[in-house]
Amino acid sequence: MADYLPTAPYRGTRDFLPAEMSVRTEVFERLYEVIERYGYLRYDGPILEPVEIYEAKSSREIVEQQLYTLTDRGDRRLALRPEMTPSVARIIAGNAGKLQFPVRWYSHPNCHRYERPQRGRVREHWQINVDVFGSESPSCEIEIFELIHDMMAALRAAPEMWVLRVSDRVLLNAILTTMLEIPAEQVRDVSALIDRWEKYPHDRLGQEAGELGLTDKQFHRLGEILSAGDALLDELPGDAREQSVLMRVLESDARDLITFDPLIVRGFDYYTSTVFEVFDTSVENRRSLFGGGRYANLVGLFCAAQIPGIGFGMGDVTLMDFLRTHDLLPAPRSEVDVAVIPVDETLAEPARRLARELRRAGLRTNTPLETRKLGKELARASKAGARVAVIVGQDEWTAGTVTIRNMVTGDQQQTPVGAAPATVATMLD
RNA sequence: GUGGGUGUAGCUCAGCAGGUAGAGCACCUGGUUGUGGUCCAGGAUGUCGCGGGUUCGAGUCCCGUCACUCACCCCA
Repeated sequence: MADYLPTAPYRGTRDFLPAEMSVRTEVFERLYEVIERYGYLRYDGPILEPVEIYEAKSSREIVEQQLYTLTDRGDRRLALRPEMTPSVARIIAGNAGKLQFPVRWYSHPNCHRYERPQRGRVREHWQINVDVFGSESPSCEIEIFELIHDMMAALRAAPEMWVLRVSDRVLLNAILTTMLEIPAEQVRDVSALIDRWEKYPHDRLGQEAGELGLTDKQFHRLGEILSAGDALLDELPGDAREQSVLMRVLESDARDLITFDPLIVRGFDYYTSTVFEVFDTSVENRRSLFGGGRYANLVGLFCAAQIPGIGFGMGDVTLMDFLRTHDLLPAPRSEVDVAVIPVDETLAEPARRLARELRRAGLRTNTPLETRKLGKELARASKAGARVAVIVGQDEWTAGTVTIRNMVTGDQQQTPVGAAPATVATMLD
């Protein structure tokens, strides 16, 4: 026997059959609609980028282990984009002269990372990216947080299903360097430890803290600080409070959109101030859904200008897990609303013409490509999701009418051919 | 990269002291030559992941391998 190639998609990638695709499309169209209501415009870019744009600022993990790389025929080192932020920074930098800042942009690229697939993790995912470039105002944070609330509402997610946890690296740095007197060169490693604070048992955290050079006293104090909640904010050094964008948000009426939480760190090196993450609150899916943050100087890789920004990425895999967990997935789309069925071959042409009339009236309509018995075609129409069947029969056609069947109730009526589109449209309302 | 679990029909799975491959769903045909979803009758479909070993005999036991999956790491 011949050795056939596998039909399964490449590990960690997915085929989207029409049923799944329609669900994905429905979910993301709801999100596009909300984002555009805030005045964000959609952009896109190439899936291939020079490796260098990731080496400078993405997380160590991504660059060292997760990048899909290739060399082109001119020996240029390229990567499949693992995330969109460096690309959009490049695009902003290259077009800064003709843009009116602040710029509000969004995109929905597929991104690739060489991962070991598991729940919530694949090698190709589609990630909505929303960014504001060119403003340091806390109004950016507030707008983004409001947008997130509206996006979740558009997905029918109730407020208790998720939580928006926010921190600020300016505050975190102050905590570590001033309150705990940790040397500047260790801030990054200790931050990474805090990132894992909720996942590791206490003794393991203590052990790793020791390995990083923290004294028992420092480790104990760190634990106190991280669990202090909002009370921590009053203890922070004054200059850190002054510099922190997040403090301005917490002093505004937007503070009830978020939960201040110093455990939020995030892995990307380019975040410089506000960082945030949305978590599922259900016990079955207690994980980060998506997140983002503020970067002071990402565009600086590409030009002399200093263009600050803030943004977030929302991946389809974790989002779909969230929606499934809370039973919020929309139903797959049917093929059609109406099937026009001729009872024999001689009526195929009239049926096709009538189908065109129905489409002209805006109705999703099909008509058989092959001749089958009426019963078979009704069964197929039913399976295709048609709620109405228009049966073109010999006697009726001669009399200038067709039979319109309600596929849900089984009721039928005779209607003049010319009135069929209006009649069907009424039934589908 | 590390550790666990699972690979049998299109799908979900059963089969197990080693003895000729099964069920439900889905699919196809007919009952109904112009009426689907219910019902009845019938039908097609498997290198039992792959390779090797033990055995008279392996889906079942052993070894290897691959794939999938979950967790760790990290992250969307």
